[in-house]
Amino acid sequence: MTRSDRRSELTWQIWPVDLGQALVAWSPRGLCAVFIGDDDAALQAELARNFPGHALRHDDAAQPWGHAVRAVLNGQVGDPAQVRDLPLDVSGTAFQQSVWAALRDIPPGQTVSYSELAHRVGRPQAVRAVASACAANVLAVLIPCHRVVRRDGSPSGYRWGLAHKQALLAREASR
DNA sequence: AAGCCCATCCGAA
DNA sequence: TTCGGATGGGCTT
Repeated sequence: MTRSDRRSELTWQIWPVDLGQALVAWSPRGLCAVFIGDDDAALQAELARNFPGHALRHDDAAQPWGHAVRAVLNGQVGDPAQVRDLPLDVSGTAFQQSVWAALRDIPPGQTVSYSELAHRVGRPQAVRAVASACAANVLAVLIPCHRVVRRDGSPSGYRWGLAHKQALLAREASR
């Protein structure tokens, strides 16, 4: 994992959400990770695996963005602009950042192919690289990589399980 | 510096 | 329907 890291301390909470359990982690600068799953211990392990060398602290205190993030995870936010106001702190290459930024412009209920996304980022040839960047996303739902599917419509893959991806798409399609 | 992996896509058979 | 080639970025060695 590439990092221009200052090994800052990360704080985390686990919430029950519609899809199961969500682990949310943040630094002083903003949200660093949103993982979804079923098993709390597994989520904690995933966090440790993704942020080696960081001190990790559990803290259940309410956060200023808590309500908004919960609403996004539960599919109650339809406007990408609202999600855009959340403080994020994700590290990645310039290419990854540009892909993630483009993802955040896709509204719920819409899907996009990997090649279309490549065009939007100005690298029409870099289709597979775009897929890699999607796969490297650590902010589930907040950065909506689940809205990217193959050109023929098949769902492709999802870091947190294809079932979750399809559940998210089904939820957003009906509105 | 080189090789390997990959959540792609398209055309040919 | 399967198959293989082109393809770019990221990670490991």
